[in-house]
Amino acid sequence: MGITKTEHFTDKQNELATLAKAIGHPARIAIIEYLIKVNSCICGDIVNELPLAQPTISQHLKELKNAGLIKGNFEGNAICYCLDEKGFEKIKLFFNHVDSYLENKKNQCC
Amino acid sequence: MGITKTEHFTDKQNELATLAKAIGHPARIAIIEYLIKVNSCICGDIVNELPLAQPTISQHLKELKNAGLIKGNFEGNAICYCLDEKGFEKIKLFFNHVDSYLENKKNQCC
DNA sequence: TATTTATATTGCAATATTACGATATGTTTT
DNA sequence: AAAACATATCGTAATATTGCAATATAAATA
Repeated sequence: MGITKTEHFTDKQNELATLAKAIGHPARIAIIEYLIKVNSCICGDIVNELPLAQPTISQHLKELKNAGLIKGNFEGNAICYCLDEKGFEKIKLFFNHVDSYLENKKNQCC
Repeated sequence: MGITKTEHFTDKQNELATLAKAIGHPARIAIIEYLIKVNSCICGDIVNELPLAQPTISQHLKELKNAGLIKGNFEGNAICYCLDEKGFEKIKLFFNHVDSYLENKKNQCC
């Protein structure tokens, strides 16, 4: 149905899914990588960098911001975007959990 | 258009997006967490654990498997599933990259 | 205040995802 | 071989996502 049964899962599971989903698009990966490279920039810079129209970039930025992966400050008439540690910190905890499991239990099954 | 312009992005960006997208659903987060808890199990166990129908679980397992996040071995007439380090290793590299950036550059902008 | 510059929003078309009933496939057991 | 068990696939309905043209909004500057 295209609709996810979020009510059947925990808040944490839903939050993690939202974060991962926000990262799950190549344009948004490219935006994150670009922000790491230039530290911070305005929306127009990303529009020039990526082969997507301005409204599309704006939409991707909105999703990254809603997920807590980037933040933006008004700077004159433009908005300066950069990474937001908060979102990445939350995902990091999940992957730390997975990694510590994988390091201890090596090829138990499969 | 619902269609992602993968051709405009690098293979690495597309692969990372595929991995993150596979994790980006609460049911698949729940499956990963359950596999960490029980180490390995068959599909039917997950069907009993989660409030989703068997075909839906089967579909989610397929996506996790295609992304390289889980693997399955035939064991009798059932299939034993467990986490696959390969997929997680690839995502880990990306997050390590992000984290080392975030640790060095604290609140440069925003 | 009119113009320019920068970004967001709206509306829409095309495609993707989610979910499940019904059914198919394959393996084990009787 | 038939029945039981385990999982995958098919078909379909409902909803979500992606992308962009057109347009709106908002700030800076002339």
